[in-house]
Amino acid sequence: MQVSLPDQTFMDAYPVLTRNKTQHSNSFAVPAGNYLFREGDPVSRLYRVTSGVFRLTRLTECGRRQVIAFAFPGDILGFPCEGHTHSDCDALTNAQVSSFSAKNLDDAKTHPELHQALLDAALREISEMQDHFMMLAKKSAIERVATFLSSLAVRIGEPLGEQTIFKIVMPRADIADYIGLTTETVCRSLTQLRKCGVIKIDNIQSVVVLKPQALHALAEGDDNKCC
Amino acid sequence: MQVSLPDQTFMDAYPVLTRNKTQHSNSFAVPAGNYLFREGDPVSRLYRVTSGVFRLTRLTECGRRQVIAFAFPGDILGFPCEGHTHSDCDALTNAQVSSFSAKNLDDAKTHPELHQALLDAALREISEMQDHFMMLAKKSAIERVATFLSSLAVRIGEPLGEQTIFKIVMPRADIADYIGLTTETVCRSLTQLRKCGVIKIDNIQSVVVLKPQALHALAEGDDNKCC
DNA sequence: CGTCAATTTGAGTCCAATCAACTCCCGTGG
DNA sequence: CCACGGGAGTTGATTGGACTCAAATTGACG
Repeated sequence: MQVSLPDQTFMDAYPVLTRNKTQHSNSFAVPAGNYLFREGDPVSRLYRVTSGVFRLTRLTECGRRQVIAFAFPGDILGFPCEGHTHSDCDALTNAQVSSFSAKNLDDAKTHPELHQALLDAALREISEMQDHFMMLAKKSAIERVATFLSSLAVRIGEPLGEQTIFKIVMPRADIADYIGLTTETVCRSLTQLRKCGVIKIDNIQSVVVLKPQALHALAEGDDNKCC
Repeated sequence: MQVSLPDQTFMDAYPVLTRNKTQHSNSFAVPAGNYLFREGDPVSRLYRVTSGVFRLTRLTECGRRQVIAFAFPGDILGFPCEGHTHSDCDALTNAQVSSFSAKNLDDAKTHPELHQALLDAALREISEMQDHFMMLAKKSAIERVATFLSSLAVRIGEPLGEQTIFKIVMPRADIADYIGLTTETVCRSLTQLRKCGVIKIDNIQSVVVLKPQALHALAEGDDNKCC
């Protein structure tokens, strides 16, 4: 959901950003479990993930939790809405971010390229969120899990011949809260995919997509394609 | 989901827009049922709804339909993602829009205020979409319908003492595809709300919210508050 | 008044949630 | 080294809420 801004775009817009530490930009570590910001915080800085994985969450008044997104290296965090963040953000793994002052964004005239880049990123994020709508509104459990794995494979997968390998660093409960299921149902769906031979799970974290085309078909709703 | 841009913002950014017809701006009617644009169209113009209601939809490869949003007067339509629209858009009622060339947006330097306004609108939309995530992922049928009615009341409701009255111009099937239910379940939930005395439905379209606080409580998940 | 589509209601089914038990994995301390 | 404990993950049995299919009703419009 958090949209990756190509390195190049950011560099173009703000060459100083990734090169050295000034009052506008610096890099720092976020240990696993630590919060980068919390819902409602005034936005004074934006962040670009350089390593590790973050989790964006919101809580309802009645205590239900929704995982909005996971953020991987390259993703931008901290987009404000009316000057404030609209979700909690904590690190799932030890992570590294570069940050820069959000004040520079107030005036489009002084940094039009950054505005353009941010607008593009926001628009792309909207488009991706619409896909997520489809999932939450219309897909079955197995389709949701297949979709999730499929997007992880695209996002962080390492090619392994025809296959793809990657690590699921987030706990099952987070996946469940992200795709609108319970942990149990996520488990069962993973098991089903495993028994179908679509994926292989070595230890809890490590996933190999054995049949990418089957996974994709399942994600798109061709239920009878397999299983 | 489509976020309203206050009149004033738009006027500031583009005084010419709402005042007369130039090559950059003009106003025209869209009869009910007509498409304003379709998914994948290259974005050459943006639109601001001045009257009527629009429907934004997407179709999956397997034919399932998702209603992304409804757009009311004041909302901006046609936000591009990488130069193209990412949904179909048609008019639910006879409608009127003002349009202007999207080319003017390519360069933030020449129209920084408009960029700022669009960025703000996009960020606000992201925030609202996150709320919709919560609904689609976590809420029960009655909560979804209550949430939908509640937001309609805020968006287009006319105060009537303590109560609120408004018209549901979209068919039940569209509501269902918007909040992730079936038409039958939407009906049943409406009936339940009616029997509880939370709302009143005169003819199919006209709704009166008799107990706004109860509706809001239901929307937020206080299921035992009523019914 | 008749037709047709949209809406509403009803009956039965199914999928995912719930509740509960069990395993696995790690880290800790005896 | 092994026993222990605890949390995360997995599996099982049951329940419940929304879907499906079907029928009845309403309402809009010629």
